[in-house]
Amino acid sequence: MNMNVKEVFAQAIYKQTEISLEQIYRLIEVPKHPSLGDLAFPCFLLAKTWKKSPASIAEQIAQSITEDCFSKVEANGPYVNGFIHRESFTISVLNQILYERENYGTLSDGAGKTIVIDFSSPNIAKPFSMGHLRSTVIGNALSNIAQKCGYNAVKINHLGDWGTQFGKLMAAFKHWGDEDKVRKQPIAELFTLYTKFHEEAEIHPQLIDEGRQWFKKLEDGDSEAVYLWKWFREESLKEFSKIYQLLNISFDSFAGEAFYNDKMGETIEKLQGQNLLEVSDGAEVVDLTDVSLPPCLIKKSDGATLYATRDLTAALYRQEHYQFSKALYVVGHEQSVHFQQVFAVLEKMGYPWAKSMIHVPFGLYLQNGKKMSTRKGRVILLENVLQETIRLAEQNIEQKNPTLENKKEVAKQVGVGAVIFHDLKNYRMNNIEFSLEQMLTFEGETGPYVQYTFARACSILQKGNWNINSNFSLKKLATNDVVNDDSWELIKLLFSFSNQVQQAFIQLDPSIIAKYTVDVAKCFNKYYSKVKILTNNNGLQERLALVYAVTVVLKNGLQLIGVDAPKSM
RNA sequence: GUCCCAGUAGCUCAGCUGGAUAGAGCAACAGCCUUCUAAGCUGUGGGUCGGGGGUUCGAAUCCCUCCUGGGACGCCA
Repeated sequence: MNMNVKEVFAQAIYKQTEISLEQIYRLIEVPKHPSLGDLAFPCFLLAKTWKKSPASIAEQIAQSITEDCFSKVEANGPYVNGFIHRESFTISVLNQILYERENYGTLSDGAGKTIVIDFSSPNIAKPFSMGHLRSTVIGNALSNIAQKCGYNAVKINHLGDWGTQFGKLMAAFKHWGDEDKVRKQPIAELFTLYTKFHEEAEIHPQLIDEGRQWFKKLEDGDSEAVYLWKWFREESLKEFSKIYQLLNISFDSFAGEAFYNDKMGETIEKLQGQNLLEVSDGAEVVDLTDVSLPPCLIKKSDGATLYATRDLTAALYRQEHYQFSKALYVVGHEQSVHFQQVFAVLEKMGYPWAKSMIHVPFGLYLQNGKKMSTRKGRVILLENVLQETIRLAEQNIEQKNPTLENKKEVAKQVGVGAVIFHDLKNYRMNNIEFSLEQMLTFEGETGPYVQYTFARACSILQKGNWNINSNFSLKKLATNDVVNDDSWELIKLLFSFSNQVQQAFIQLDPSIIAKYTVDVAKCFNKYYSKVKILTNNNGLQERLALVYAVTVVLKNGLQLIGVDAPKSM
């Protein structure tokens, strides 16, 4: 059967009316209550031209729709309600999932196109905080989603390994640093120095100048400065890679800010060549008043470069190397102006691809309603949070499933999954008030809930001797257990997976997928509580096929948002 | 002061390209394990969708305005 029943519905209505197919398509909705059918078309719009009541129009249209993928089409007040033929649709959906498995939901929208995604990008010598978690998990999820949409996704970790902060750190190290301490606990010690610097600088403002001088030395290739920089960077990377391993996130490139050092001259020359640079208070800037933005600082009055200079250079480099059709920057909302400036400068330089640069902003983690600040040492370390959630997962396993084989691995998957899911489940622009208590919740709309549902389903498949590798396909359904109201909602949900993927990509919002997995889990748990899957031999294979389809979709969905799906827990 | 984001149940949020009685989860209370993993399921209570205007047959959803909270506004990133 034609699985695009919405298309069939729209076509049927199109034959009856003068309005365009696209408009009909837009008007078609899903009724609020399942009892009202699966698809609905409101007739208000036609009332004017037809000079009839919406209700009588609905009546007329309903009668004319006789396509056999609908078991019933009826008018309900001003709406035409379509009821999809459940059995044939169910068989089609299940067979497709059984056949496509891990490829189910894959799209080809992005075939042949490259998308570069700039995310995570922690600052060297600073601890990996909860703040970085957001960029990291959102960026990773978007990469997965883009890939599912057929794009070639290039994951770039634009490390914060250059900038005045290093000057500050060097100044601090020269004043109060202890080499042995740094070797023992690199990030913790460097961070202490960094925090001390800012405290001292409030009393002795000349420290700020000192920091700037050290950074200038670094840019000029001073050997001591370069030595310190290399050392700080190396130690930091070691610790970051532990976190990325735990989160199971990898990158295609670690070309950070320092990577563009020797390439910035060219950028500045280009800007000069196009007469875009002007001097303002000793600094060189690109004026952006014509697009209502503050000027973009390219060069400081001491000649050193800035954030924007590096981002411009990186953009040029990436376009040249990857020929991206889209470039995403998964960076906090507070940097919106910066990206508007960078994109505006690229536009002024005449690059047509400037329009395919997209800043993907997100809300911040707040602490007591305020932004966390690394400068003031007010941070929560991701590592500590993960330790807590993993420990709780361990406790849960000990209590609920003490005979589980690979306890440690599962605890890790659940603990980490809880943190990732908690971060991704809400609309990304929302601020998140940090609450360890909430991260440690494993019930309700949480990662562990979805994982648990998956594990439960897997357990049934195992007990039912479901053979994943068989080429089983459904022809017809023998019992009503796979076409009752609960399973029907489940089938429709499973069917909508690729739509959800597409939406998540269009809106660049992984929360769409996270919410979707919860919906599937909820729906399955409801079915599970009502229908005994294994106890009756009649229709067993059909019910197992449905359960298997659920595991496929849950696994694919979780994979997109970067959450593991343990088979038992 | 200017600009950006948000404001929906006690709490955390969904719904927002306009449509049928505004939905979940948590917390509270009440049920459900001799039967497929109770990290589950079922039920009860709980809402002037921040306020006020406007557009429309119809507004939580679009427009205007005000209020509240968060963030950003030149040599940090």
